[in-house]
Amino acid sequence: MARRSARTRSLREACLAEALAIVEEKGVEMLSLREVARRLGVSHQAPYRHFPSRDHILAELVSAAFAAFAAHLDRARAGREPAQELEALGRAYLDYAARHPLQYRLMFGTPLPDPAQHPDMMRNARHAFAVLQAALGRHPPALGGPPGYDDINLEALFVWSAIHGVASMMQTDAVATLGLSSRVLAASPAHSMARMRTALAHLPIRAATRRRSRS
Amino acid sequence: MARRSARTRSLREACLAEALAIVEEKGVEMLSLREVARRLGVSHQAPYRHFPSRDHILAELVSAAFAAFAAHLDRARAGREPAQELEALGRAYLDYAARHPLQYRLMFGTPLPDPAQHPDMMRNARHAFAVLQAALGRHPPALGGPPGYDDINLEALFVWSAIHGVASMMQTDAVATLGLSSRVLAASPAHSMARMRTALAHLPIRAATRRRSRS
DNA sequence: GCGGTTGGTAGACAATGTCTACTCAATCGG
DNA sequence: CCGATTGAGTAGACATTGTCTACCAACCGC
Repeated sequence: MARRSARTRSLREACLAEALAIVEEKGVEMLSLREVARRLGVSHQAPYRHFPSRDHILAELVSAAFAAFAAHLDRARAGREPAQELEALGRAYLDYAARHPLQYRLMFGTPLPDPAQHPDMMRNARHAFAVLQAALGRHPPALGGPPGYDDINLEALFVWSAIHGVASMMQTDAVATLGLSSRVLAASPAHSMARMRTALAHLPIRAATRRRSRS
Repeated sequence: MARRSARTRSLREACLAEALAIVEEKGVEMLSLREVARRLGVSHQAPYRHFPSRDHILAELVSAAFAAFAAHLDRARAGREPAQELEALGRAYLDYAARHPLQYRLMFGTPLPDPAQHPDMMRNARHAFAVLQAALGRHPPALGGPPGYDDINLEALFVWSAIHGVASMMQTDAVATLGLSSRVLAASPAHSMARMRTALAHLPIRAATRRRSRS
């Protein structure tokens, strides 16, 4: 009954590939182990030989997605001069989100399997963040003195949040129904990036490293 | 068999209330019409008398969530002077998202029922956006000349995206696993808002209204 | 050769959304 | 006042899903 061709390489790989395909074409919530098995021409229980539960296969998909995402960012950044690094990262981020919307939603939009039970799932999320941290550390106006860890992290969170906001907003049903002109919608990402640029260009105070910032 | 008390007011209302309760305590994906029925002590088909499908009840929840959200923003804004309006809006936004995370995810995080088939669902989303648009229109540095619709919309999208990014990021599993100090995490929203403030304080060019901005 | 492991199958179970058939009461036209 | 209609709720069924358990058939080291 089982389609042999699919098992040339271990069924495990095939399951992951097929699951990813389903996620990319129909979204996470449509991912079903039975559908995976059906597509591979194996029994509905075959995938359970390789994954203890749906969450486990999901965790691997998330992990792979973060890996691909981080690699994409890394590629975009590599070789640039510090001045253009952040710009390139931002563009690459939005580009990735726009090109793989469902994969992006998989990483940032859905309740993920408990990270505590799937320790490797987030490894490459950390890597992606590290890329951003490093780029910010090299960003000319950002710092002068010591590494100032907290400052960089605050800045990194701001940049990441803002970019994520744009990427996420553009996929939301909400914006689509606001009746905005397509001109505005198309210009919005670039505009937001411009705003972030000016925000970073005018770094006013280094709040976090000052013990008592205002009192 | 049916618990009469629940039907004092029409079962319809009761279903919506119970469904909202489920969403708020377990998340959208855990919402099941059968569970609603069970909690209300009615047969599993009773809700279908009032809602043609799960999507229809979901659409009403989304609508109600947007209404509450918009009202919250409106309340926060009311009576402020233009200079503090945006600030108050931002704070209120983040406050709402932090206090009703699952409801926030309901509005912005999940694949919603097709808006085309549930026309009223997004009405209050538009209202919330309108509040922001209006506040930006009154924001001192933002404009000088004519209404400049596109400019305001671009700015509104930027502000909304950035704030949404912060709200959404703070709920993501991703940030939790970055190993950031709780000090940074706690300071992040305020920091991001500060950055947005400087971004808006230094409005450089009005890109959208210039016919050909760069070529 | 033989016992265990490895990878796969088949059947069952409960939960869910949804369809259809039914019951029962209220209401309303005549 | 009576019978038909309709509104509201019940009950049973079906397909789909995740997951459990039992089974089977190679294969591999001893």
